[in-house]
Amino acid sequence: MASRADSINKQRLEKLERLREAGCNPYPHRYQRSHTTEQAVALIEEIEKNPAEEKVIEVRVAGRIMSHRPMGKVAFLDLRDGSGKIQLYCHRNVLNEDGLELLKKDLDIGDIVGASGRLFRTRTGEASIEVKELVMLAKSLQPLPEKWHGLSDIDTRYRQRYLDLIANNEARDIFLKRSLIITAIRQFLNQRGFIEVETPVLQPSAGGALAQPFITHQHALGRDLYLRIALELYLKRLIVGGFDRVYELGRIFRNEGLSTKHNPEFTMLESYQAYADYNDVMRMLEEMVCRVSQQVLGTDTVKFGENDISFKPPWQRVELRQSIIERAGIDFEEYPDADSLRARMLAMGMAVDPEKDRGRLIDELLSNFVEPHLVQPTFLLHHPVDMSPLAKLKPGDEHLVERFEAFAGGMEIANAFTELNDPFEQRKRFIEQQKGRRAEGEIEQAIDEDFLLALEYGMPPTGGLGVGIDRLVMLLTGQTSIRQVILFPQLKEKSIDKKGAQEA
RNA sequence: GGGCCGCUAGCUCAACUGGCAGAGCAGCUGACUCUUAAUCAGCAGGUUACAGGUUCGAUUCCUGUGCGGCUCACCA
Repeated sequence: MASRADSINKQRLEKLERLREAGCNPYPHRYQRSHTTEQAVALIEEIEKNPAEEKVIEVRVAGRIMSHRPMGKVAFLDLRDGSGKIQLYCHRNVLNEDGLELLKKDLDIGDIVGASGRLFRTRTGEASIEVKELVMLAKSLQPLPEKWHGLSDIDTRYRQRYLDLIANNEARDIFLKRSLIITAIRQFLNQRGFIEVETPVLQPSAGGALAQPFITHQHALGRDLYLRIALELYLKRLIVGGFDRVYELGRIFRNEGLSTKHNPEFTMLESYQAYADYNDVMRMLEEMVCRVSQQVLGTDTVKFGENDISFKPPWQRVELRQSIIERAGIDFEEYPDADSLRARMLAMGMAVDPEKDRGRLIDELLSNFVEPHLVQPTFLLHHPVDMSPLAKLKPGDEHLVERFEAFAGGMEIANAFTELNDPFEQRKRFIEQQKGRRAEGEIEQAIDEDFLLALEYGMPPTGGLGVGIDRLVMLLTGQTSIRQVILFPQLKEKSIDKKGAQEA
């Protein structure tokens, strides 16, 4: 407790006290504004277009003081709200007494204030308000980051994201775009007759993907539950239920490593479309990403690192097998089991985990040799069935499935397949998968019998899709770390906090 | 979890080979009637992440810890 108050600048506390003593509430309940700063600036432009009309227009705006330039009898303040900013021109002869008092003694950069007065433009052309009344709406007790360089300490930017948003316009822009991207995706899918649904986050068994889940406990029923690692199995139940086109945009949780491309919780889009297959889904995805990019950025070409990436369809389509042959020099068809493939990889000098099954070995080849080269949007097609327990076999091929993964900027951004809807085949695949997990010493997941029961009622032929939204946002905003597109990325607890907790 | 790098005032950064810890912004006092990174004069602000060690002397060298970044491992 004491440490918290100690961190507040003494002078700011004095100002707070002085305001209270003068009968001014430093945290009043409300302030009625007439315009946002953006609207106010637009209004000035309008007045200028119609010089014949009324010239004196008064507005009430509110926001955070971002800079303060006192000049004798005059002072200039920059006021920012969520829409933009406007300059406040405070003249001793115009501003009322309370406002003058506040401006002179107790106003700090960072304070939230309300201001009212006449709109005008200064000699230098800056859109401004000649302030008559200036009131404190929320006293700021902590100094803002440096006005010119902003906040660059990455740790602080993540831990105190609000400061990042105040100080760095680029950060603000990323999250505005993130919001627009998600809105655009919803629009795209809604227009195509998809309905948005919500399925359980807490699940009795974490299915639909192969990843370590987070475990939690439900006291009321005395059972362990898992945070979902995918949306898949519940969405397919809805296809069984007769919703022919469904999607969910939701948070999923994977208890795995962190990296610039992985956060333990991240946002996934999954969609399922009855009477469609992976080819239909492929066309939909490339069109969706291109459309979203155009809608949000006004272009279908983005700069990512050193490269310009074009989302214009059609994206390149490459056989997964062929891509690994080209990049790694290995044809996995020649190695029908994990042991022989592992031996081949060891012979190449790769450090190979002896626990990995064939599917995971192939995935390792893919991510090490192929993925980094997939800068332009590319579909890799037809994965081995070993690594695709929920996908339908490719007709005429016992080993491959109708599946694609989409890559761009050297990252996997989507995964899709023609969904397996044969309940017997699905049960067989689950059992295989369980064996693999047991061999790798992972948390064993019960087979989702309820899902298999649903399939037994009959699921129509269906094309399913999963898109990593955070990675898509990375691509569209040119960010190379996933933490830069997640508002509050997961971080370790600061040792200072631990100390503080112990003292308290 | 491994490797490499970083941590100095509220913020952005300096400090040579180990020798008095410094600047800009923010803050405070004052000047200034159209500034916009306002300007000018002055003041204050530090457990150099933390704990040890070497040394006459450590921000600097060594060891450990914490946190972060990058990277490898892990990750359908």
